[in-house]
Amino acid sequence: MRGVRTICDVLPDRNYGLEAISHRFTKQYKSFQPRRPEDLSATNLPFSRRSWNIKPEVEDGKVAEFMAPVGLVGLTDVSIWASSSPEVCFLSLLLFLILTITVLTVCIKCHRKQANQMDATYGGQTIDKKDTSTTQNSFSYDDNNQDATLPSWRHHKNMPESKLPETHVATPHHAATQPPFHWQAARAGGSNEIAKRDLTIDRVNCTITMATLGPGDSSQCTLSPSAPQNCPSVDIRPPRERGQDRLAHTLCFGQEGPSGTEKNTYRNIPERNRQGLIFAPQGRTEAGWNHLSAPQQTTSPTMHSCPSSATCRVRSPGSVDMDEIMAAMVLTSLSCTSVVHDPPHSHTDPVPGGDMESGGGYMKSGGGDMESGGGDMECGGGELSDSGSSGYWSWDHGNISPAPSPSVAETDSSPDEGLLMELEHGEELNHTKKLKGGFKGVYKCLWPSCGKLLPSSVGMRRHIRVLHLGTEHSDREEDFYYTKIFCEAPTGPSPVSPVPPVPASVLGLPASVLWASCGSHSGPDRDPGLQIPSTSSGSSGPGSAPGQPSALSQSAPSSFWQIQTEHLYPACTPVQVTVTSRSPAPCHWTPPPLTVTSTHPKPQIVTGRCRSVSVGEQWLQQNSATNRLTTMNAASPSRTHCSFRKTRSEAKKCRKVYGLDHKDQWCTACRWKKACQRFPD
DNA sequence: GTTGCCGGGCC
DNA sequence: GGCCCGGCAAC
Ligand SMILES: [Zn+2]
Repeated sequence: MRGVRTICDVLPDRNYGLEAISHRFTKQYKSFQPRRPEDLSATNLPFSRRSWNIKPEVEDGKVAEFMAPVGLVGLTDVSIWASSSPEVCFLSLLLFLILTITVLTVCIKCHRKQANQMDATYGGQTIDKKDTSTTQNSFSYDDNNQDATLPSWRHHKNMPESKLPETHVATPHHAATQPPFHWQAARAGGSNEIAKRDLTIDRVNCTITMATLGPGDSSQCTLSPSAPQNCPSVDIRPPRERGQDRLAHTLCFGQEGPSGTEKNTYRNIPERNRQGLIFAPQGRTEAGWNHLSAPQQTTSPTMHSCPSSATCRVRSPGSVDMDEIMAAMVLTSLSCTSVVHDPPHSHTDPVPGGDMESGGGYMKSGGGDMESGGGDMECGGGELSDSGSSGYWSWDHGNISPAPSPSVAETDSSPDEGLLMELEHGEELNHTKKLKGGFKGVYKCLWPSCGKLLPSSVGMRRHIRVLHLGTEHSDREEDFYYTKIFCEAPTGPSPVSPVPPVPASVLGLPASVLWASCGSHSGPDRDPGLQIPSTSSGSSGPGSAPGQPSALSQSAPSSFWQIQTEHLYPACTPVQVTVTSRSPAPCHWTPPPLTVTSTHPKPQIVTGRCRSVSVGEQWLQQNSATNRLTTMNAASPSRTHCSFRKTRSEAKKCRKVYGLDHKDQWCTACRWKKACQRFPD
């Protein structure tokens, strides 16, 4: 009241009377002392989403409280203006506005400063400064109201994530859950309220906003007892008022029940949008949002540290739009991710609903759907074996792969499955066409010592991510670790095929088995893909029984494989693997650690395996590799000869180096007339 | 013819 | 497995 006289002296009309002003001030100021515990009780809180008409009263109180230090409290009582002449009213109003703006400017500066501090502290956690600037009045109002609304971030903080509060809408349903508030009702003055509402429309709006948002919202203006000193505006209140915030917090907890039970679904956004009160809670209580945000913040850190800045949470429409845009972007991103990873049917699902946990679970489950439906063809079926005796093929090379991916019987897969999942790339679309037109494509993992084959890029990506990259996030890195392999299945005399297909009778294999690999046979239980020998999978290597030739031995007759290195692992070079028919018995393919057989006249063997000590083993290894190459390049359909003689190396061998006279100095291989081990190619 | 080495056989 | 050799193809 110290400033009342001074201010009133400025007034042109002294009819106000200091007494009246003082009286009103005293009255209002006292009435706006909800600092007593009973005033802050759950039922006495000023904000009721149930009845907005009390907001101006509260606002009135707040303004009075706010203006009390400068003695303009009396001006805030519209009843004065009602009883005065219009000029007085106008001037009073003008003066009031000026003063209010002045004070608010100071306060805004304070808030901005605070916001900057918050940004610096929390890495730019959104304190929408635009809000503070666009609605200054509301700002002051909010600033003062944070005492009364003292809400609830603690309450939310303690809430389980699944019950994180959501933006509240002042719906009758929600209001019905709120206890009646008597505090404002006792002070409500009808016309006064109306005039006040008109006078401070922004504040009213803000009041509505806040009331709409309700204490259940984590973005509600909060007063953190931990750092009340951060905002000077708090100090405007009488010192005795301070320190009760904690009590207020405690008292506010009890009424927040409904907020926690409200579903946090993205579908609610439109509803809030109609209210024009949407805002993005700092804590991203939206299901999807919170799922996306790296740290799950149930409570915004800014709200912890600055109570006044928390009032800035009430977003202006612009910021609301931004939030909406952000939400849309986030969801779009999610949707795009789903396009890549989810089966098509997941696209038809609406935006994930439910609480945050369920939202996250949805996404994860979506991945699982992708996994199962996407045709991750890795089948626990163990080692592949063609040999004509077993028609069971597996995409899994039997490598480690403790992959938890659900095994799907490859017989259940149809080309369409892969088709649907590969809509991502147009080339894959073409691939699909090719697939129907006689092309079979599989995706080969280029990760060292893997070589897994999957019929779909999606499954392959996931395979690489999970098993190799060790991450669930698709950062496209996995694209570099797999390649697509086309298998052109000759439906007739193919010019590409180096040799005409061998009749099934020759190999003693059922035609279906023979042709299974390239899909020219379109049996219902036929595997759409073809097993390419793993470049390093040792499981299907030397240990294979003669009657159970390893990977390549299952090669279909005259199938031409082209490995497209669209995503080429650095260790690999574009290769063409020509698989021709061969006699099943004599040739056993031993998968090398890293062997790429090209059509180049000089096949290059890149081996990462250390040579064994034994010379014989050396030769055996080499021999096996050679046999492998021979097998892979076997050209003769007749079983008389399946060898492949590569071009002679330019390097001198032991024979030439030491001469026949020093045959004892030759390497064992040379002495045995085998490939030289001492001077390998 | 020489060289490299695959395939096969023998022990 | 060790050893040897016939035979083929590249040179
Ligand atoms: Zn040698």
